[in-house]
Formats: sequence, C-alpha cells, structure tokens
Amino acid sequence: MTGKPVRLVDIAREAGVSLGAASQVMNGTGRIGQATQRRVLEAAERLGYRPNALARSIASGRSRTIAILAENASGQFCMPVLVGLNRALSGANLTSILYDAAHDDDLRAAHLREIQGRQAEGVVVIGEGPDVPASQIPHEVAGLTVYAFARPPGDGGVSVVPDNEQGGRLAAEHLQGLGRRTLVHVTAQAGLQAVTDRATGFVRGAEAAGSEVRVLYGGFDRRWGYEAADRILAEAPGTDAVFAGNDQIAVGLAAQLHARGVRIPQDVAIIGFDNVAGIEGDLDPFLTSVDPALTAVGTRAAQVVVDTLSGSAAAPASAVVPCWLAVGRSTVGGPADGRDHVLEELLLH
Amino acid sequence: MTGKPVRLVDIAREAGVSLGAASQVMNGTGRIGQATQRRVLEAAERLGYRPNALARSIASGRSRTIAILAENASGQFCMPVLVGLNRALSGANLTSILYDAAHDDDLRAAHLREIQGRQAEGVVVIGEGPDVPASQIPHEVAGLTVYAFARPPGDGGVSVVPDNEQGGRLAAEHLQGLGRRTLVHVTAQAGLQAVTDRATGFVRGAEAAGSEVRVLYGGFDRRWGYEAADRILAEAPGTDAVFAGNDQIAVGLAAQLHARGVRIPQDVAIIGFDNVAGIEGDLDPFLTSVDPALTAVGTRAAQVVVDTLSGSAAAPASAVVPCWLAVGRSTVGGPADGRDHVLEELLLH
DNA sequence: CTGAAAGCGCTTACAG
DNA sequence: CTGAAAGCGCTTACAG
Repeated sequence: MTGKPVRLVDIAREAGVSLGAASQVMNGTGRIGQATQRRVLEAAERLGYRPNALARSIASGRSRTIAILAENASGQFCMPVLVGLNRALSGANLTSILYDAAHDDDLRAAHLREIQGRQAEGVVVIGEGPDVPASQIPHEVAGLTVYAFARPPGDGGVSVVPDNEQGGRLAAEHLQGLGRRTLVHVTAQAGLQAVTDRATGFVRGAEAAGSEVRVLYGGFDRRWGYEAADRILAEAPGTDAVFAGNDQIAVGLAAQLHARGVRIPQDVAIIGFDNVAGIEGDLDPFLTSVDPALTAVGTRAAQVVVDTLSGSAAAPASAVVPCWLAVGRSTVGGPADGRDHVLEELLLH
Repeated sequence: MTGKPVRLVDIAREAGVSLGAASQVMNGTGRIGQATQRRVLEAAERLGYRPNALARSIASGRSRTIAILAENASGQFCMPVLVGLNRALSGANLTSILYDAAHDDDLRAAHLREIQGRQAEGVVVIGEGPDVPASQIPHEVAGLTVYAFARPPGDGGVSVVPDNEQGGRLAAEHLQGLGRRTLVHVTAQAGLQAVTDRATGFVRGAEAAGSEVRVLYGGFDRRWGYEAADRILAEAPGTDAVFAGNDQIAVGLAAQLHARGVRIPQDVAIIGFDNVAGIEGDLDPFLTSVDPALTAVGTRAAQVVVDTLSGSAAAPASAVVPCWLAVGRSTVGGPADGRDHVLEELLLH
C-alpha cells in the first residue's frame, strides 16, 4: 500500500495551470503553448503521474476495453488465438478483460452481464472452429462482436477463421513438389465445413497438377487412421502420399503403415492438419502438418475490432487467414541417424 | 448500437425513490423498507438495468479488477494456470484483465503502467516454474502481488507452486504399490529446485518402503532419455522401474528401452512428470505421469487474492499445491489388443 | 491560447 | 427508514 496516488489536479497545481489545461496536455488535444506543455509533462514525470483509466473512461465515454469471451478456454486451440488477440489489442492500447464460458450457459449469461456493466466497446468470442456454432451475443452487451475461430450463430456475424481450403491446397502443392502423384485424402465426416473445405482445396490443388485423389471419409480420431491405412494398402497399393484431415488421423495412419512395413516418407509421405506439435513448441517435428495459424487468426480479429472502433473501416467484415505448412520428417525425411523416427513420434500420447 | 443505457437515476425515478435509496437497494447496504426494495428491484428488472461498473469503481474506490500478468503466455504451462485463476477470480466477482509480457522488459513496463492506471487491486504473475525468477512488481502498481507457478523475485514474495517433492513421493508410492523394487530416477541438472524437490520426494518415498534408488542427472530433453536408457541397461540391468524428471525424458527412455527389446511396463515401468498428454486432453494416455495440478495452482492463487482483499486472511501467505498421478499404460499396462503401444505413443512429436 | 464550470454514473456519509 | 448533497478523477464544451 502506497500513499494517495497522484491525481491530475496535483499535476496542474505543480505546473501552475488549470485542470482543463493539464488534461489537454496529457491527451495531446486542444492547442496548448509549448512552454506550458513542457511544464505539465515535467510535473507529471516528476510526480510519477498515472492517469486513472476508470475516471478517464467514465468522463470520455470510451472504456478502451474489449471483452474476450472464450467458449471453452481449456480447449486445445484457444490459447494461440488468445495470445494473438491479446497482443494485438494491447498494442492498440485496448485492455482485454477475460471470460471463460466453459460451455456453461448460465456462466456465459453472467459473463455477458458483467461485460455490459464493464462498458466493453466490443467482444471477441473465441470459439471452437467452423463446425461448432458459437453463442449469440445480444446487441445490448456491446456495439461490436467478432467471432474468432468460430462459426457465428444464426444469420451473419463477423468472423475470422483459418482458410481451410487454402490449407488443403498447400498440402497438395507440397506433395506435388516432392514428386508424389498417387494421393489419398483421409478425413472425417463429409458433412463438416472444415472437412469439406480442406478436401476441396486438396483435390483442386492435386487436379491442377494432373494428379487424381481418392478421398476416404471417417472420423477425426486415430482409430480411423489405422483402418484407413489398411484400406489404402488393400485398395490403392500404389499410393505414395496421404493427406490426413487432422493430426490424430495422421498419427494413426503413420503407426499402422509403419507396422505394415511401409517406410515413411520413402514409400508414403504423410501430412496432417492442426500442427499440434507446433502448439507444443516442438522444433523438429516428425509430422508435416498444415498449421491453421491460430495466433494470426487472433491478431486479425483484433485488427477488425481496432479498425471498426477507429472508424477506419466502415463496417466490420469477416476475414479468412491463410494457413502455413510446418514441414517435418513425415514428408521430407530426416537425418539417417539410425533412430526409428516413426516410433519416436508415438510416445507422448 | 442500442439507445442510451439505463442508469440508476432512471430506476430511482421509475420506482419513485431517491438516487441514494436506489443505490443502497442495488448494493444490499443500508436499511431500506421491504416494499421500497421490491419496487426498486422490479424497476431495475423491468428496465434491464446494468450498473455501470466503472462509475461504481470510481465512486467506491474499489475496482474489483485483478491484473493477470503472464511472463510468457505462449508457454506450454501458462494456459492451465490461467484457466484456474480466471475461473476462481470470476467466481469471486473479480474481473481479470490480461497482459502478456512475452519475455519483453519494455512490454512488461508498459503493462505495469496500464495495470496501475486501471486501478487493479492486485496482480497475479503467471511465471514459468520455480527455476525461472519472475519479474518484480513495484508496490505502487498494486497493493497485492501473488506469483503463480513462479519463483518470486528477490526477497520474499507470495507464491503458489506445485508440490514437487510430494509429486516425487507419489511416483515412488505408485511403483511400490506395483511391486517394483529396483528404482532409478532419471532427471535433469542437479542445481534446479524442481529437480531437487522431485528427487528428494522420490528417494524418500522409496526408502521409506525399503527400496534403494539410483539417481542419474542430465537434462530435461529426450536425448538424455536415450542415453540414460543405455546406461541403465549397462550399469543397472535389474532395474524394474524408472521415474523420469519430466515427460520428455520419459519418452526418450521408453523409446530407447523399447528399441532394445525391453517391454514396458512388464520389464520396466516408466513414470514421467508434467502430464503433457493430460494438458492436451488425452483420455487414454500411454505415459503414467505426475500432474503438477496447474489449474489448481491458478485456483489457489486466486484464493490468496480473494482472501487477502476480503480481509479474511491477515497477510497473504505462500502455498504449495499437491500433485496427482495420471495413470497410463507405461506402469499398469493396457489391453492386449495386439497394438504396439510404445510405437503408438511416439508419433505426434 | 487558457481557465472556470458542468457533467460522466455511481457511492457514501449526514441530516432528518 | 429515507433523501439531498458532496465527492470519486477525469473530459469537454464554452467563455474569455
């Protein structure tokens, strides 16, 4: 506990000017003489003045606060979005207040009341991808709502999501570049948006280069990878590359193919999606994987907020963020150090 | 954008009482007649009144805001702490404002100014474990500072960290319970606090049961696991269980032992530390691992804050949170489904 | 170019 | 038990 914090009046008094003048100097508004400005600034510096953001907000009517509402902060994909979002918001001098609905409707409702009471100028919902509808934020809660890594509820909300189709294309181009021509895409349920987009991108990318692609639909889990591996071996033995709909499937594929004596990547190259190893900070990953650039998704969502609040964008617009490819040993191979790389990659899970 | 938000005066007018009376009803303070109370509450409900938290803070002198300052939000261990912290703070009606220093001193300094300006009643630093000194928070920034999953800087700050020693003991007891008697602890540099504590707990736990333990010091990486595996095979061939200082070492050990024909867990049981698979939400993990209960660390840190602010604790006190054991197949085995479980576990990294 | 005054939405003694 | 008034720390027209 320190003594009374210094207020703007203290600065004004110290500098020998009026409160209003001091305020204008601190905000760079109004036209104040050079000499006066310096006197005020020096006084502020000398007394260690920190403007009271609360008083400022209430007087100006601008809270400079953005609420970040995570549908489920414990989810695997929330953190990177949050990091990008918070960093960019903070860089634009906006403060983030954080809420976690944890999939609980009552909790979310309570958070929404809080957000409204805190006078947030906007809320960014961090969702769980394009196939999980995020909850609706009533217009009275905040003037602006942006859905990051989320499917906006109902009609047309503003959203920022990874470009799954371009991610699929990236995978195709990488494999083409490595000379692979007989491709299979092993993915999850055909009805999902993420599945459709990734598949579309992959197939188009491959067909543009004259390759044909067989697509196998199943689920987002490792077991489907095992099963798909055996089907590929039986039905499409000439396959030299597989693009998996996510990393779980890719791991299942790799394990099963390896167990069947298939060499990775010499016989079959494998690409996953999500870059889970990258989220964990693995620098020399086994699995080549499409990274959905979630931190960039967060950054972009912040940008939408900033542009809208500053008025530099007429109306907020949805955006799509390009994926990038995290290249690992499952496509380009690794050093011949005598280790069993497939085995090595199977142990933390 | 909605119309003008409704204010407390609007409620007072609607209910036919004075501003002060309405305020007291909303806060449950003062002694107001039942009938009046109901009139006010009904008016508030009818008009959808949301108290302006900013005005409330400035008038009452209590911001009900806690700053969460992550030394590095991108780090692998930050999220679980953040989740526990935010949830508990929110449950106590405190709002979290989030800052990420990202290991940058200038950024941290800017955040500290912001935190002070926002009138935060406390700051919780999320650090990177007991071996990375966290940065000092000047006393003028906030009345209360708590270090969560961090080593407080300099003298004696209040900290909440996992109980590494108890975690080590847990590992020993689990192995004893499985009948393992020839134990090795493969860990990192002897100088580290986390290393010392985990080793102490493990050795004491084992010795209490009459077992002896050999301790091998190296680094926190997988390569050290490989090397240690070969040393164990050469120098202590009767070993039937290994406790690794973290999951990376454990994976290295498992991979190398497996490659040498050692069966896990039949011949050698393996325990790791950190429960990385658990952070990722794996429900059927290969690796048995000590979980440092980071979410509980966050929850506990919030509790220290809440107790201190409410005055129910005279002075804030440091705390230590017990670890728990996430049991996997590397100690208790798994279903005989014909799969190569060690292989299975090596692929996502 | 500068200063005195009103106002932001609330809380909190303080009289009645 | 209730109401009128002062005050929290700032910003913003508005006169000079």
